[in-house]
Amino acid sequence: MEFEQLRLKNQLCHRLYKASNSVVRAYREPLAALNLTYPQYIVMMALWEQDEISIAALIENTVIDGGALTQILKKMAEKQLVHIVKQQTDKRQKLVKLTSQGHALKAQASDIPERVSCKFTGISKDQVKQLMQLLDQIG
Amino acid sequence: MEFEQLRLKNQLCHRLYKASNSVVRAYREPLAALNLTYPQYIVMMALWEQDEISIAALIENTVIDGGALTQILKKMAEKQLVHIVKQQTDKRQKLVKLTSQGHALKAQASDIPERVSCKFTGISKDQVKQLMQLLDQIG
DNA sequence: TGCAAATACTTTGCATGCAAATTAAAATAT
DNA sequence: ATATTTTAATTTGCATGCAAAGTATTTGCA
Repeated sequence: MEFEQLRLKNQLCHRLYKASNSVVRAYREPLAALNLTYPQYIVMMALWEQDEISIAALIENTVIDGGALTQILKKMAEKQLVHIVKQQTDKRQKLVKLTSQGHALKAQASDIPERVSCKFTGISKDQVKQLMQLLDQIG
Repeated sequence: MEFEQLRLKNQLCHRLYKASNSVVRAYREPLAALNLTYPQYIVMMALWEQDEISIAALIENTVIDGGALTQILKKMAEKQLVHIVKQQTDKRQKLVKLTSQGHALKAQASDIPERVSCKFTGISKDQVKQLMQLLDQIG
């Protein structure tokens, strides 16, 4: 029984697991300075792009699990980064809106992508572009 | 203020986040049939390749967090997949050994890689190979 | 030899990821 | 018009990922 297909070094999934954890870890320090966790940062990026959107839209854009997002937004609201308000036209929906503090954080976060990418010297800009295209195919 | 670098579509991290979660999700169903979670499966693959290794070695090979691994191994021991025994030569160390059931599971898992890869039709074998090389550069 | 420093793990606390059950409100069908 | 179904979120339970603190052991060094 060889089962070459079960060797760790042949698993795409394990590489993704490692790379994803590694990159999130790289964000931890710069994000901690802004009192943000990684998923919270993802939500902030989504809101900086498009503010006052429904939770469903946020789920769509961030691909964060709905149940998890509820908790994440609760904490973000406690930190005064966002307001959550009931939609009047459809009371099932809620709108997520950045507070002024939430907006202001954008400028402070602006150098984070560069600071993080500096930690990954083993890969060129072109290769990152290539990598992103391939990852999009997995979606 | 544009901050093009903060747009979600320009983030490698978000693609990794999405791809990694997506792939792990794809394993959920086939692994549930074996009563394994994804990290437990990673540990099993590591042990199928090299049995009777220390926890430190397992951490090295799987890149799973030590604290998490302790819990994972505890559950795997409860399921009779592994035995954890103290090393006599160095009592700080513990050896992880597959049980016969743990060994037997390998054959049942042998078709999982193929079944999972079938779910990802948007990417070719060559592209997967390319992707794995690029991911290794992030490590 | 004796003790500080390094190792190998475990434990704890917090923040998700995810499936499944639940709740509230709106859309549909009969 | 009312019951059924669908939709939008929340809640719950389980399993990590990770930092930080804690526990044994073993090493290394004065």
